[in-house]
Amino acid sequence: MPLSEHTESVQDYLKTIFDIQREHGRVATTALAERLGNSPASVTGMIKKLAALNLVEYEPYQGVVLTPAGEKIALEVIRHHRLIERYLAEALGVPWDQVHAEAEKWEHVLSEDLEDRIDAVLGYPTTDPHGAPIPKRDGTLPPPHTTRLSDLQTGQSATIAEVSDHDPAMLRYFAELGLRPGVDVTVVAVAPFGGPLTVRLDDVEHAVGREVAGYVAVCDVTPVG
Amino acid sequence: MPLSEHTESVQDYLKTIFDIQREHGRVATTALAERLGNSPASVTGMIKKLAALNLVEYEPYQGVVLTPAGEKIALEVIRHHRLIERYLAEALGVPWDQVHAEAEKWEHVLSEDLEDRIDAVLGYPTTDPHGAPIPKRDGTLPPPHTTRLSDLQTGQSATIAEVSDHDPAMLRYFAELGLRPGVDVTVVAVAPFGGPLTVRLDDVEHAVGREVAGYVAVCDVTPVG
DNA sequence: GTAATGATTTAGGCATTCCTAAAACCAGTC
DNA sequence: GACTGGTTTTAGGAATGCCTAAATCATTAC
Ligand SMILES: [Mn+2]
Ligand SMILES: [Mn+2]
Ligand SMILES: [Mn+2]
Ligand SMILES: [Mn+2]
Repeated sequence: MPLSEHTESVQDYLKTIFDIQREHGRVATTALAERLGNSPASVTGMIKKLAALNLVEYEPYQGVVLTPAGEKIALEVIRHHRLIERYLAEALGVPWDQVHAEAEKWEHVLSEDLEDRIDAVLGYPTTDPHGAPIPKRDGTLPPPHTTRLSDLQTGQSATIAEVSDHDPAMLRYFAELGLRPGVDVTVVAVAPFGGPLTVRLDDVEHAVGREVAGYVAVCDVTPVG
Repeated sequence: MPLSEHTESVQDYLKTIFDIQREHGRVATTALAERLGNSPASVTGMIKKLAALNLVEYEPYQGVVLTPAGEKIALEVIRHHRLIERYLAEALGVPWDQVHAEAEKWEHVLSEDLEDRIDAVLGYPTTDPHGAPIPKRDGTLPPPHTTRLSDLQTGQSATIAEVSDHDPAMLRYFAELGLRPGVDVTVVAVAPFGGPLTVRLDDVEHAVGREVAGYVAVCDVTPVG
């Protein structure tokens, strides 16, 4: 059964459940409600529907987990979303803080045929403009990055792997700093008491808050000096 | 008020009313129902809603006409639709018998910003792949072509202006014949009793049914020999 | 162990958009 | 001027997806 057999709402629920499940395992009603901007009561209603469709396993009061069928659809929606983001940025020059909103709508109406054409035109990309991996056609997805910029210690270097794409203002801030996937970063100093990090990007130093640094995933980290 | 203030349904109703109104003036409930694939009863219900929104003028039992506000929205939706068709064909190589279905869905979720980017990338095109004019940003739209291929007499030549885009199978047939907007056509013979026309396209002669020829609009017609 | 607290579900509604069946209307015919 | 066939509207209902308020559950604090 193709994506289009399910409503936009169902698609967004499954996608969001997948996201939360990656980070926190079993997905609680409230967490899902918060992420979707719906009331917990509404989420309970939809969850029951998803369970009836065998897209999630639901234990009342215990949250949900995706079934294989549900995960397959979630990955298809995420593939649409990230391919579209990449296409908008690359082919149409849409700024990276705007691609998310556009993809959020387009992802639900993209045909499989057009998905393939976009994939081919882009040369089969593996990540979206924010560094998030694009699921392959068969539903394969590499494991998420575990290290965040805020985890690094003074003197460590790393490569920016992925930045959170949900807050356009934060993305504009990252762009100003030159903080993009693929760019090398060095931690020059870490202020105590949860204070800011001083990082070097492109030979320029910037102070960034600890919380913001938690929204940046890194890879290829050098050992502690 | 931007497009997005109205539901997909409302957008499709207005677009369809505009189309029918161009051909037949005042739009009857049944005509609208048929075009949309809804029951007449449903159409009556929606019509009342559109009237309450001041998007159509509604006279019970007498059908509807778009108000200026309704026409403005219709033209915006049609602009989206045709720009998208053109973009899909030109930038992504989607065959011309498939662009309509894809555009039908995408048209409702296209932002004004992306609309502008697509317009610019294409070099501000004036027609879609089927020859239909693309409304300008300000809502300007040239008058429809009045002469159809089936109106021509033996010996007359003309240029293909526009073909109907609602039947993918017919579009594939046109493509086979080389019958595309911009191509010159000459009527070699017209069979009597509503029979077929023999036309020359690209120096090749084809017999086409009278009805099918009615789905082809032409311009630059030569005087009768 | 009980009591408070926060999370979750249930109950009852609302808006949207569609449907079928039945009633009402309109126009052209006799 | 009544009949009649087709058109249109009204009546009543279903599915989807959301809401608030109230009840219930589970857990943590004492
Ligand atoms: Mn979405
Ligand atoms: Mn992204
Ligand atoms: Mn549409
Ligand atoms: Mn077209």
